[in-house]
Amino acid sequence: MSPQHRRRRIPDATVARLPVYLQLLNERMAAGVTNLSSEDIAALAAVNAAKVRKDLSYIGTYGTRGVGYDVEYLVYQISRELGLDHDWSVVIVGAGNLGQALGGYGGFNVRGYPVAGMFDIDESKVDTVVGGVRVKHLDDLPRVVAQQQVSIGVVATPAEAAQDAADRLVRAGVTSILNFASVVLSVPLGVTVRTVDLGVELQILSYHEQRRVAAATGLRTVPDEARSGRSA
Amino acid sequence: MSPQHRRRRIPDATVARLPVYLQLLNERMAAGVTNLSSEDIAALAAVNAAKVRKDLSYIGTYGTRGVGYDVEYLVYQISRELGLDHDWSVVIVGAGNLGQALGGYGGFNVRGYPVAGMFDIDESKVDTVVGGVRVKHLDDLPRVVAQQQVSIGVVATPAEAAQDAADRLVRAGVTSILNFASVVLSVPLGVTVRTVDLGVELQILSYHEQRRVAAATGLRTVPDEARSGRSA
DNA sequence: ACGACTTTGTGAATACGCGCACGAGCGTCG
DNA sequence: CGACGCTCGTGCGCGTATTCACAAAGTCGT
Repeated sequence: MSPQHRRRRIPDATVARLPVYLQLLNERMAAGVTNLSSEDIAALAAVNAAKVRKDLSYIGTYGTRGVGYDVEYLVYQISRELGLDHDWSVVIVGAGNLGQALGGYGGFNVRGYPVAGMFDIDESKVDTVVGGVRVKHLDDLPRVVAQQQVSIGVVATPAEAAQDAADRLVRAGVTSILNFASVVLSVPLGVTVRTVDLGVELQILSYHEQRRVAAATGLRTVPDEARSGRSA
Repeated sequence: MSPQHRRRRIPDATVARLPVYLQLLNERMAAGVTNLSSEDIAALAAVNAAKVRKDLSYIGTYGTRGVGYDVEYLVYQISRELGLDHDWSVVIVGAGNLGQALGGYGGFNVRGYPVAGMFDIDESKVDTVVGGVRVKHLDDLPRVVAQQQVSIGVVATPAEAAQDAADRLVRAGVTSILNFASVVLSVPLGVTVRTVDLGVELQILSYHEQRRVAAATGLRTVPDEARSGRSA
């Protein structure tokens, strides 16, 4: 394989960008492109070219000076680094609105994350079929996780039920959780949680909007810290 | 004229955490709690207490030494800072799987982001009703955005249509975009974009899983612990 | 009224991430 | 086959974010 490039720790910021590069490299590859420079990639990803090179350097030296990066090889290497050389089964807890949307989305299978099971605690939802998967009772979670070697769980429950869902996932042996509920999950060390919260995203956006409005209306005085109250 | 300094600039990292604090403060307030120390908040948000204090200090000095923070007052101040003292209408572009889930979610209205309209370019979707909102044709977007003073748009289209959707939103006057498509949107300066990509999240998780496997397999690896949270 | 105790707010130290600038290697062309 | 041009890989300085540590400022009991 490669010249014993010792596996150093890849910075979080880089790990977060690699999937973006991968996405766009796949897209260009599908379009027939075989080679891209860091400048090209940078433009497509809307980041700095030096950052692209540094990011890629963390996973090894796969570029050719004077030429650029071989798209196919790069896709292969990034995929390997992200652990995409095989599928990762996921379980979805919560078959409500969001759970159904996720299950029906289909994107899971395509991207290499087959849905090994959907679970809900509500008997009326059990045995309904969502996106080709039959919803099982939450009590069946441990069995499925163990049998199908699931290591990633998705929490798609209401906020009140999310911590319990997470606890069950962890007890069942799941070590990565993608949380869509508006709560901070408490998990033991060694378990990775990523939370995606619609409310948080919207509030970050409205913060910026609010600033724009403030900037447009209140430019009269010097930027001192006199706290002018914005009336509603 | 130098850019925005209406007030002291709040660091991005802090802005991303304020909604989390707000969420949990609201939750505690509902439970009847009237006062919380930075330690308490830190525990609930799974962050460092000093960070909580510093974050809160950016929006002003609202704590009482020896006591802590008055929950209600803090909720009020954070809300104000995030621009939540009034509603922000949003439009959703794309009435497919995801768009329907978002529209039907109902969380928008509750949280102060009423859906001013849902749009799709597919005639067969137009005039269907999702979550109480009738889907309109994408060509009606400019009218609705102008009339209802919408400044936030949600892109819930397939990846191929996302850039066009974003372009239309920007042309219509939207200045903040929440993008659920797996593409890097190109927008003019002054427009804020936040992308939420299921695939990216899953790949970040599988990276960590892959590392755990590598570590367990006996490869020499630095034992660094998992983290949580997001950013962009 | 005062001293013991609690908790904030913030300077200082540290860690982290970003981007420039440039040397190093590769391909090409004369 | 040597010089030249292109693009990678990375050392370095800078700004941002995180954490520590402590004085300031408040409460509470006596």
